[in-house]
Amino acid sequence: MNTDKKLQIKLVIFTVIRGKLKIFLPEKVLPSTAIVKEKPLDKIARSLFEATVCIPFKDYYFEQLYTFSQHKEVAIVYYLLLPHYLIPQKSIKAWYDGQKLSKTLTDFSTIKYAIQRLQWKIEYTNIVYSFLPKTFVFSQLQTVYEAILGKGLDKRNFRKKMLSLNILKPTGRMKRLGPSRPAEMFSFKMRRLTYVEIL
Amino acid sequence: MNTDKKLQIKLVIFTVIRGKLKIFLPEKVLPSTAIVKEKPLDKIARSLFEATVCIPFKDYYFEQLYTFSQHKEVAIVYYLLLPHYLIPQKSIKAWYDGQKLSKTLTDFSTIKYAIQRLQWKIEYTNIVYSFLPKTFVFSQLQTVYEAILGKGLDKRNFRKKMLSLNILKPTGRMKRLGPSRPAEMFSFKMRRLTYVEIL
DNA sequence: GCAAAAGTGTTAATTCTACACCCATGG
DNA sequence: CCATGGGTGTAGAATTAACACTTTTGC
Repeated sequence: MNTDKKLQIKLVIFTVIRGKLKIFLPEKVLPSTAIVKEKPLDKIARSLFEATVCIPFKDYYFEQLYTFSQHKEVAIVYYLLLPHYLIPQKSIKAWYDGQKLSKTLTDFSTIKYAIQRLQWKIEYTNIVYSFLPKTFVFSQLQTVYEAILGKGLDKRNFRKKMLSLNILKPTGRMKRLGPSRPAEMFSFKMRRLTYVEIL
Repeated sequence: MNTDKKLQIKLVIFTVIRGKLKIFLPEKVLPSTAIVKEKPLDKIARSLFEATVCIPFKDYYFEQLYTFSQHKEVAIVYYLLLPHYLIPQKSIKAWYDGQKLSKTLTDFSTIKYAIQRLQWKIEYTNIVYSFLPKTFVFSQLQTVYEAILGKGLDKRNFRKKMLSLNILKPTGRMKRLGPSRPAEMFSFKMRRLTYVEIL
């Protein structure tokens, strides 16, 4: 007889759309799948991502959140960051506002914890690269931070802080978003997890 | 046929003995046990603690570290903090210096990560209460911090910082450790996880 | 010339760091 | 009176927070 618990993988998938942090909840629950022997957990998580979001996995940031155990089940939860422009239009209704989640959702506390971890992590790493295209302007970057933190930030202090972290590089190219002055485009020096340097 | 992976719990048990951070490695590996259905993971972890350290579990700080997966196994690792004065004398040889671990240990990288998590956590919580008796003097508290961080701290700055965090309360009682001036005894306001207040 | 977003500097408050001497006690 | 660890303050540096106006562009 099998004395093991039922093992599953769940995913909290984040994106930022029009200044709002969004979470992927098809059928109002986090995507999940059973764990199969012989396959590494992160491979299973990637397959689950591709199967539910319907796009190939690339270099989005991706890490284990926590392992929850209830009754006879164990759920190993990962969270993943996705840039909004890759989301298939037909799934757009499955993305829920992270700041307005109903407390009655099955995965409410898991999602809340994932948001908190994300809020911590953007303070001392470059992971927001996963929400942004290769090049972007400061207002786009700031919008991502504000969406995740759920509050507005001072434009001047934000720019100074970001530049001092030494994780961005200017591209020299300019971009216009609206009917206004063009903005300088930046990119991340690294598009993989980098911890902010402490002097 | 069973398609699940083999599930186990592991424990990284910390203590501080004579100014050194120590890890419990009987047989040079982390204590571990198979997971049994119907029992919550934290209960299993407590039983494993009691069975290997041979003392009852109390209010020591205890949290999940990470879930590692290799081959056909999944190990859910917890870490736990224990005050040195509860350690049975006969197990004393099983406690290894955290700053001098052999890189060839089976669980080396797991332990390294646990130390890092512990180092982070003492900066913004009161968890070191788990290493200390109910009342203690400042030099004891500082010794614990220094052991965990692996470096010396300035006595004056340390005291100022700790008092400003508002997690300690003076007891009014004094204590002598050596042939010197008595020291004031303090205790933690809370002996459970408390996050440091941000103003 | 107007609307819209980009870009920029200073000041005050706070926090952090480095650092050295006197105090209370027991023997 | 000596050895031992307890206890204390200050000044400079660095970091953070608050705050408003000018620039560039398209229309």
